[in-house]
Amino acid sequence: MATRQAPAKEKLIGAAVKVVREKGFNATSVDDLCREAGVTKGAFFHHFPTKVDLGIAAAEAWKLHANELFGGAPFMAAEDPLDRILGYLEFRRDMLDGPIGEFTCLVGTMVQESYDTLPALREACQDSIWGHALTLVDDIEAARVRHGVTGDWTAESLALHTQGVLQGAFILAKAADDPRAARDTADHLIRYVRMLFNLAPETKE
Amino acid sequence: MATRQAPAKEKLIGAAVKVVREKGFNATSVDDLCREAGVTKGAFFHHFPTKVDLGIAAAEAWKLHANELFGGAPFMAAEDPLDRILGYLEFRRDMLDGPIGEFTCLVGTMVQESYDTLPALREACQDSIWGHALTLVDDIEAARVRHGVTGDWTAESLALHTQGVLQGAFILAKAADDPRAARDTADHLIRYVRMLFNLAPETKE
DNA sequence: TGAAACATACCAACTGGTCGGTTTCGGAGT
DNA sequence: ACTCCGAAACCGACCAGTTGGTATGTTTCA
Repeated sequence: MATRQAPAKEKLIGAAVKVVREKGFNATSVDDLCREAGVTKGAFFHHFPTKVDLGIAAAEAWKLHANELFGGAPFMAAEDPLDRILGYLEFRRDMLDGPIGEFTCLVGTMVQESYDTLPALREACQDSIWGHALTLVDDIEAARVRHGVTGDWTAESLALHTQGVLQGAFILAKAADDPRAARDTADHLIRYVRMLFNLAPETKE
Repeated sequence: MATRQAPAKEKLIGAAVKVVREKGFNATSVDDLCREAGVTKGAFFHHFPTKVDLGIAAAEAWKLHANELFGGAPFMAAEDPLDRILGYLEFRRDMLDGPIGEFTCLVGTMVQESYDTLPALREACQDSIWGHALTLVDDIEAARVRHGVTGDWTAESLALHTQGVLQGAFILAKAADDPRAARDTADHLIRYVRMLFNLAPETKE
């Protein structure tokens, strides 16, 4: 059933994810991408009509990758939806470590450069961010019911807020060339969600 | 004392602030900047050795601009430091309106593209973000004392958190090509700060 | 009058993208 | 099993436009 995917296409998408996260979309040339993927320019333009089209494909791959990574993580096995949400946020906080280019967000980077000039890429980035954020909505709703929490906010806005805070954390990490401020910001986010659900502050080990 | 500044230099900095916010640093060419500023290339390279140096100058100008704008805003006259903080955050939330290129952050945009490739620009962006964030620290400390609030967080981390959330809000606005999600995120931030200081949720009019 | 401010023509390197070609490969016919 | 075929995959030389930056001026002004 699954038609055997040509390797060059996948290698180019992988190269885009890696290099664009480091250098940004505009600063990454087609030659850079071909070199990183070990592929020629002919192969590039056989699979993608333009460089932007590779960016769009990378944004789609990024969404699939994220939903797979987090959807299959251990914390998702928790019975209480609130534990799944907090597990997700703690997982994301703990990821903020090591080389900056390895934990930051491809589509957050790309959308900064493209929102006004490359509408198709902007839309792909929105789809990627929203597509991941919305996977949290059901658990937030369920947690609200289970814990009897109301408040003047929607589950969707809280889901997007978590993504926004993480995007902001990436910027702080990039600016400082150090992930500490990013982790502090994630801690504030976790503290906020706990307070929304009337939980005591996270205990430190 | 103030040596009469040559207009070309200022015009170029102004042009950089405007165009880079729209198109990003890398996608903005020297010719773009000269055209926008109404200045020739000769003038450009007379005042700035390289394009990156203009970016750095723009980052510095941006910090001054921000601290002037917010430091002189009406909410700063409030007597209670907590009111000044909340006034600041509400002001920033209310700014999230109109064309996206007019409320987003220059240095947040630039640092995404430069953190790994242009260390001098990255540092200027950090200085700009941190330099603004730190103007909030004294009020946060004072509010903590005044309202008897402790908790497992530092004033500096909360100040940086506010900037991080705003940076994330800009990304959401750019991705959606719409500021609504950004305002929702700012509302969550305000709700968080109010909860930290044991205030009731913001009343809507 | 001398230095700083500004202008214009120019350049080598690089940009995204094209184009004519060769190689690879799954299946159809025998 | 073997050949053959057409399409898809892949190659690399090439191109016109743009890039950041330079060289050589002329103008402005204290």
